[in-house]
Amino acid sequence: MRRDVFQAIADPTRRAILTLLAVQALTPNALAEHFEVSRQAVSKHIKILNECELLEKEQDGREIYYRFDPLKMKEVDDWLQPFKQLWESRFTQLDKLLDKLKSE
Amino acid sequence: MRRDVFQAIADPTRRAILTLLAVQALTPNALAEHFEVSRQAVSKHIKILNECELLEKEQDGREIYYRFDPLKMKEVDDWLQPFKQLWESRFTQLDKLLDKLKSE
DNA sequence: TTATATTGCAACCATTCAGTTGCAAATATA
DNA sequence: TATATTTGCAACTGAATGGTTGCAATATAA
Repeated sequence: MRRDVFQAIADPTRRAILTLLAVQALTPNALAEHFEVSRQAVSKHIKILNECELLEKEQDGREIYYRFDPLKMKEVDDWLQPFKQLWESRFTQLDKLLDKLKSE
Repeated sequence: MRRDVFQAIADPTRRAILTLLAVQALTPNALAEHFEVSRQAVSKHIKILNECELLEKEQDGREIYYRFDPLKMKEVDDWLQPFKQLWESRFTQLDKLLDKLKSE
């Protein structure tokens, strides 16, 4: 079973969960109220995100608050860096312009 | 069938393909030589990446050169931005320090 | 103590996914 | 023309995925 950050953020529901938990810590029940799917489905997403170390737990009695932990997410950004240079580079845009002119 | 950039980069082989094609354009055959899996498996990855508009095609006789197109990849970076603030923020680190002190 | 609320785990199901093999179409070469 | 190369499509397979329901464990409230 693959369990890395890239696989974690591939699912749109999990991305929404991360967005919510980045704003504020929530319990699984509170979190599930934001979605159409069942509490258990949300709970399974939490489990996956937790195994990827994208969440922090904080137990408070029988309630458990989960919050977003940004550290692992940085791996995605690190991987993205070399590609980022390509879309930010003016040379790339120039290359595209030249390609366009060449094909006309 | 979901077909977005996040799902595209979830697979490690596809990430490797993108890295190779960001350096230079390659034909499916040439690309497949870099991997253990079959040419058809690589070809299916190419198909998916192409449908996500992460690749550009350039036909040259019976050969087809694929290269990386950075535009769509920016969507990942855009989604990442708000989270990036969290791991870059000094305030977050300060918060963590305060939490740590509070729990000791 | 008894009842209720919160959470996680297990079993099951339908669908998707990544891989394979085989084949057809199109282009290049002998 | 006949043969070889490059590519993409279709069919199939086993594993992973996202969802469900039911239940057990723990903590709070009556």
